[in-house]
Amino acid sequence: MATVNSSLVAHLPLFAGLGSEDLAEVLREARSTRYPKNSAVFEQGADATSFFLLLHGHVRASKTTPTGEQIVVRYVGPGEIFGVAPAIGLQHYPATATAVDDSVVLAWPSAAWPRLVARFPQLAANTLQTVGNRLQETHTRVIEMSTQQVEQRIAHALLRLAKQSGRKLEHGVEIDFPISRQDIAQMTGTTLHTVSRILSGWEQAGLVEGGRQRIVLREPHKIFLLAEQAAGDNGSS
Amino acid sequence: MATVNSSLVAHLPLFAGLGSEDLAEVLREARSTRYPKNSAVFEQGADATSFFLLLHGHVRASKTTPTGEQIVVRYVGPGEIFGVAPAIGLQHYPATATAVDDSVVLAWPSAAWPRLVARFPQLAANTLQTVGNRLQETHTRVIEMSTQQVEQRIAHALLRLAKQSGRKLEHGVEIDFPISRQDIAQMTGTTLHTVSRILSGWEQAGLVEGGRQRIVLREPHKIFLLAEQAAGDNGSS
DNA sequence: GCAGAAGTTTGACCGGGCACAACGATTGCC
DNA sequence: GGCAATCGTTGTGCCCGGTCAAACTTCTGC
Repeated sequence: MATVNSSLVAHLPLFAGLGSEDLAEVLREARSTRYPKNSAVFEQGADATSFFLLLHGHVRASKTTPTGEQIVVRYVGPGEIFGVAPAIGLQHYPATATAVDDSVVLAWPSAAWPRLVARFPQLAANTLQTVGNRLQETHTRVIEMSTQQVEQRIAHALLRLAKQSGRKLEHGVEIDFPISRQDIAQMTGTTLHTVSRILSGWEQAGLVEGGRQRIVLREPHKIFLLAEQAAGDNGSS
Repeated sequence: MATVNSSLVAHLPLFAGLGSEDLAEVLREARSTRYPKNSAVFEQGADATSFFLLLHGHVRASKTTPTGEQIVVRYVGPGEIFGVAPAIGLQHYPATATAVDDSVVLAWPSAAWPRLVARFPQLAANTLQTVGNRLQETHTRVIEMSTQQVEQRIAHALLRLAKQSGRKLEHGVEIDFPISRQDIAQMTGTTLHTVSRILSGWEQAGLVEGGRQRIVLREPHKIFLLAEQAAGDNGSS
């Protein structure tokens, strides 16, 4: 573990409103750890011993139901907090966090949370904003699942991933971490099979370019139009 | 508007950890208002001028999509906060709040939030817990919509409503505010027609007892079994 | 008490997407 | 470099649940 360079994280929303002295004090309680690709940061149901800030890489948060189905809750990008169970009063992590790329995280012990909040109330307010935003996003997802066709949900999911973690290429935008059709199915509430079919269709139409655990959006704008199309509307008016 | 009796709200999660002096100071900034049945507390998209605590009655939070579909985000019961947009940094309410029964709410002006949080950091921590719990609930809802059949989703929704706002009768539990099939459809991501069909089936089996905007769960345990059944499992093993 | 509105029920139809299944492609391991 | 495991593609049949349509029931206001 090394001391984290304050300047790298000072601009993050989590630390908004904190002075550099304060920030240093907060960082002093954290340890950074490296998680290799495909390793678990924590498992669903385990004691919530820490909360985290992702410095580098990508982490997938997923939940498994009692009957064995899995769904992807979200992909966490650099600069985002995750595993905030301690802050919202949970004893156990409600989901599993897996590094999908080699990743580096900062971890604070759970016991530090009450102390930090007492000393720097801004931390609670900032975390509240983040959690509130995620609640909004999740509501959006519920709405999509209630009212949209599978094709539109996949379009939305890809656009969100591209926006959050897209890498610009000469001929499109690439999702810059490994993601399988199965993962997309678990994000959009459908099956691997349907995702595969739809992406194949899009590939033939030149909208995307696929590959194993790899997706490039060649025509983001056309995908956006697909996403906004009302169900049953074929767009040719 | 009258001064609120502190003892009535002192036990609420929102005020956990506050002394009675503190509580009085917080309450001094709020005004209570009565909203008759079917009136709107605020509309989706409107300026977020206040945040609220429900003292009495029931409020439905719903969202309308650009294409006109509506979904019910949640039902708010007495003692719960709602319309917390100001606390999570939103300028506008992301949903519409409608009193489904004659209701009484406490409202704080948005501008009071930063001041209150600075003075009583516990408020932010408490709100964070509430919002975090709602995020968990919403994730659960996403999982249900991804993995369960309509019948099971309706069963879960009714059980949740009964738990949150059930009134015990001699022969079952009644949801103690007016709720239509349409509302249930909008909570579970299905159509009014399907809800009606399923409830009719349950009524014939003696599981529930219906009526206009009224539902009594006569056999909560059997409904629970339905809810937990895996898709395709007919329960007769 | 009556008219209109709002909410509910039921039937017929049918299409999207899931289950099942088999094959093809890529990767990592030894 | 060969092999096994994983990941992805594609085809077929079927059923859940959505759409369309229409009648019925319960409430509300005059």
